[in-house]
Amino acid sequence: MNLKQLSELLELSQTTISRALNGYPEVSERTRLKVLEAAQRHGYKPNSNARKLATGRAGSIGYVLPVGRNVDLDPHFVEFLSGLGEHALAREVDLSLTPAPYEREAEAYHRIAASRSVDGVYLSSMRNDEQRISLVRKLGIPFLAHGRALIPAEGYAFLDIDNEGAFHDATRLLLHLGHTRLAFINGDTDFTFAVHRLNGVIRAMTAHGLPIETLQHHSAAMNEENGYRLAMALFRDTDPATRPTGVLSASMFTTLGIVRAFNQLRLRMPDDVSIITHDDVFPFLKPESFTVQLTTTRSSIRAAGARICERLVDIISGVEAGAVQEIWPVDLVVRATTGPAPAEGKRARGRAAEAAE
Amino acid sequence: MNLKQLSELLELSQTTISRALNGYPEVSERTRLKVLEAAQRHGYKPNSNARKLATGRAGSIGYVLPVGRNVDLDPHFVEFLSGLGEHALAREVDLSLTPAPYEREAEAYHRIAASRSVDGVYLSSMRNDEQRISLVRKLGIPFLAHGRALIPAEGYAFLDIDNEGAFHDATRLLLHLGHTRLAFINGDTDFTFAVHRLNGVIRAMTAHGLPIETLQHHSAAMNEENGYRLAMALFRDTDPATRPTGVLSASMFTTLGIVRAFNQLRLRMPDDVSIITHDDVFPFLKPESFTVQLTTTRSSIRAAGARICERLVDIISGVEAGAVQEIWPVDLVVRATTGPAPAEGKRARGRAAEAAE
DNA sequence: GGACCTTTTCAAAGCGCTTTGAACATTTGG
DNA sequence: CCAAATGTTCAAAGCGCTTTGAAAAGGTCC
Repeated sequence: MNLKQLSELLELSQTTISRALNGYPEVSERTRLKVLEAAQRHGYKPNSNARKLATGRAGSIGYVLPVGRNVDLDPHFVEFLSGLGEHALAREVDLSLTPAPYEREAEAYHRIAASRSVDGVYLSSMRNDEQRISLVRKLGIPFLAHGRALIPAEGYAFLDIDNEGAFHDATRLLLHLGHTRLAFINGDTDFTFAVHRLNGVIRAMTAHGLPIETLQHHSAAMNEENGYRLAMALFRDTDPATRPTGVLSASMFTTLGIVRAFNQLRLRMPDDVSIITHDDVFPFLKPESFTVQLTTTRSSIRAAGARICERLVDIISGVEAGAVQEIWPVDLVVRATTGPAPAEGKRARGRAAEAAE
Repeated sequence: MNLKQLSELLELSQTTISRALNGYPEVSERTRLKVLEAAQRHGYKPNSNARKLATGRAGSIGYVLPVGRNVDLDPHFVEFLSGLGEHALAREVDLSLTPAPYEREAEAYHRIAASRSVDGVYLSSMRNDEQRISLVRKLGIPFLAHGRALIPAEGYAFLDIDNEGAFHDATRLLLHLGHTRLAFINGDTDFTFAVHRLNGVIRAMTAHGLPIETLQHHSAAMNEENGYRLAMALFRDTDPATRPTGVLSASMFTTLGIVRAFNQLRLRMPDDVSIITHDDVFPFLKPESFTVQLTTTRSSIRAAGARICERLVDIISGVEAGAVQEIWPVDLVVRATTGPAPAEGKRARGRAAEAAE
């Protein structure tokens, strides 16, 4: 059933039917009702491709999905997607994923732009050497960034969380608790969020008069394996009098590995070591789901997804103008993995001896 | 730059250019090269909506994304998506996600069918009371199911793993190791995969002459929390002489929780309890990433995603005909969490006393 | 009742592509 | 050298919708 058939059936012009269906005012209520009822009854739905061609609007938002050997979509993405999807539903837009390997990303954006398959895109996982912003701008694709480039002055719209503030506050808490030897198991510092977090740590240490050279900083993809590996490296062979007593961790998955290392080394939280983890609020892995409940910096990545969708739709429709830069504060939620730094005396040595066996 | 402009530029008809670009034979090599070069140089890409309208093909595959309060996309989905994306790239198709709450799922498929926005869909998370197969068939949307309904005789194409065989084999291993009190922390038995798995467990027990009433079976969404909760319920207050010694777990996330419970209860793997987990091969959470490396039934959900995409594209293009039903075998990978059932004597009691303190 | 608005409907022209059927150009075979 | 066969290009007709500009219908007022 297409428009023409319906129009013949109703003995009305295609124009009138189109207008009735799309809520234009220049059609009488009586005919509108008649049309609506007939469309419903015959299950008429406009062909989306024809409509897209005629209007130039695609009714969907796009994302270039990184794929390939070295790229793993991680669970962060699925949570983000959930939020996005929820809002997309409300706004009746679809989400179109264009897979592309990292090296051919630019090509994917070119294709998107030329083919008009989506109305706008969102960018995420912003990198230090971010190319995409100027690219999509050049291509004239409306966009919204999740996260931001290192130099935020460039004047584009984004949504980000206050990574710098979050890790500043977390670090300050550790410092106030008397920790003076800190380790930071960070995400990949090719991404700006990791750089911002490091900046936050450094700012807090500097403000506290602690030389930043004392920070043990490691950068790697946020997963269990790396958490375990780096925690083992940091704690296995290290003199208990000099090893870190406070750890900052970039994600729940990283912490999963760190905790495994701690268990293996018989280090106890928070007696031997305190840890603060960033929590993106996964429904499938919660900070309460650890034997010692995790102290976290918390920000729902799902909520960010919903908001991104909302704003991107607004940007596309022109409701949101200019380069709105939205930065969400991050909660610091104190649970059980943070405590006073262990005393340097007998106790620490005792534990160390135990761990060595 | 559109086709008309390009044709004027080259002083060729739109027909010729279209054919040159789409690789039709009735165009001379010389003109084809000329056209290709000019298209490249001016960055011409056909408008995808116009092409879709003209051909009736959408160049994308669809998925109805479940959203809403009670629905969480879980990490399984993101891995599946990675695989799908990889193959989608190779075949140059996009992936279109239509969000819909569970109650309005049917409506979403109707919209997809009427609007012709995708060429085919895949269905996943098949339920016992599966409605979608007959629906999409009625609507005439080409489809491929990931998983299968309870009665597989209905004659539709699917890809599934041998859940029944996997859990049969896992159970048989436990039985051969002397375990006689088994627990199965299953996924939600509203889904068929969980039913198939339960069938596998039952078949193995029956074959071994163990009454199935002795199986402690629990069904819940596969996450850390439920794993922990159910393991605590199973093991906390139970007489060590009667509590389970062998556990089957539906996912890595479930096992994360089970292991937490075991740690808390001071139960040791495999001395006090053996456990076999289904592993979907997540790059971010591996069976080796447990203090005691997990024995697993293994099947890559990512590979399934890639294969689904491949076959769906074939189905759409007519290369794959008929109702091909593909079932993948599942590996049983023995690592360190499986061992002989503990003897009923002194040792088990000793441990129990310890756990009780 | 006719002039003048306002409301409602319509025919037709796109949107940018693919594809059909015909025309023109070039080879080939006898 | 001409007819047939083959190779190459083209004009025009869709695909199914939206939207413009004009026409028809219905009200209002003096």
